[in-house]
Amino acid sequence: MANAFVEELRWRGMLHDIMPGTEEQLNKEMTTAYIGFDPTSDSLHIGSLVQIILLVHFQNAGHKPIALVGGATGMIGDPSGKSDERNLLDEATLNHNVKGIKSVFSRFLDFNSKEANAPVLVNNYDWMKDFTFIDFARDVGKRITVNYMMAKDSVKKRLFGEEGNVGMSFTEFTYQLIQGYDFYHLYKTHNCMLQMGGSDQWGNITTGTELVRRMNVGEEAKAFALTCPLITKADGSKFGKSEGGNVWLDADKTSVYKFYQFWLNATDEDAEKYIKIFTFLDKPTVEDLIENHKEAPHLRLLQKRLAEEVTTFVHSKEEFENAEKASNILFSKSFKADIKTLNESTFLDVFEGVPQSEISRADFNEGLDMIAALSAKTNFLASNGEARRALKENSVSVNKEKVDEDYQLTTEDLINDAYIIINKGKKNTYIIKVV
RNA sequence: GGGGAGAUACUCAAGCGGCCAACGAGGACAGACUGUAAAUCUGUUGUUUUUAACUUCGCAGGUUCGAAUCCUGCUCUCCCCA
Repeated sequence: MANAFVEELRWRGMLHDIMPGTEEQLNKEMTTAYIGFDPTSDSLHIGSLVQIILLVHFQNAGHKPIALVGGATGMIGDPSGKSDERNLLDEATLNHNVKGIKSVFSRFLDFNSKEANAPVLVNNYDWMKDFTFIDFARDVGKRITVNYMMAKDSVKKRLFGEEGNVGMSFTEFTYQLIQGYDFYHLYKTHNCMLQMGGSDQWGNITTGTELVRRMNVGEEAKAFALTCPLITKADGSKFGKSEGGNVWLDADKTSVYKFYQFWLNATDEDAEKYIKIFTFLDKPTVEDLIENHKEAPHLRLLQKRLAEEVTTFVHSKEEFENAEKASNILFSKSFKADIKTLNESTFLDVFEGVPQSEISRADFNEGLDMIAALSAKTNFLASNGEARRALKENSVSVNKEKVDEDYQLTTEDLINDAYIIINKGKKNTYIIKVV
């Protein structure tokens, strides 16, 4: 089974670069590999989902994955892919973030497993915190030349980039050495021979393999590298954004409904790519789906399956079902009839992820105009001006019926005698609850 | 240490005394078309009690009837020379 890993990545389009000898090593024996995650926030968004899935594939192929949280590297700032110097986070924030990220991981990897290839979770702060600068300079800095470090794209871009010389602090320059040392440390303590990551990490990873080799003078040290492509969208815009915000793996930050909608809205071209990367469906199933989708694109089978698989993987079967049900109702042509089939508790379950706001019955009975309903009383939109604009643009509906600025909400509009569904455009839904 | 350039709305980027809530581009949002797709076309994109007023162009003062535009000080960034 072990040999399946690289082959699996290959057909899924998840293989960008691989160091010679890596595949042979993986075929030979159970191997340990790690991926690092930056604690720049207290949760992870779907950009990191690729790396998580990479670890899961790795484990499924019989190998041992290590998830590394960068408590130390997070204090430095990775220059890769950044055109500006990063702002440093303070220690309290970092600790908080590390905790949040750890809890996300444990949803996907079972760190308590007793299997031989059970996943491991480490924090590089644990071994970096007592490393003095002098020791680091002697033991690590001596092994790698500045010339070598300067040759990395991430560094070159900052020093001689097209946008002029933006400059780079010594701190960020050091980053690749610290990450390289992580690799060496895991090699020593966990016999970890492979580092994986996004293709923007290739430079950092190879500094690591180089360092592992040079730190082990006189013995044959084996260190390998493997990267997957950065996820892009067909139109070139940035992957993983929705309504201006990131799509998070945490229901508190991105509701399951929105998460589900994000995948459902993928373009045909993107959906074909994503279903290979973000789901664990096997090759025949995926090919079948793509085939069927091409025959009847309007049914959106591909997007539906993609959204189902990813939502179930990241959240749960139940939460997926609720999100799907909410979507079906909100986008249904027979909205009025469908909505009535729900009793109150189902209603609340199904629409849990939809932004809601409460309003007192007294206020409601006095009459509620649309400006108040959209902004003044509910804050769905940022300002009254925005509400007025939306109404002028003919983009607001109450219970799926378009309304204009003069519309007044009455008890006629209440669903289950308590709820009103307001839409701005097709895809932004809000629920007002009258209490 | 010396010399130079610069800081404008989400981003890039004009404007250099009144016609500036600020050209333009991108992004974002919406409308039409559709398949909750793409492409295309159109509109919107500081706040408010919207034919008007108010707050905004790094920060703080000043000149002027009037400043994003002029002056002074401060903070920050980049470049070049030592």
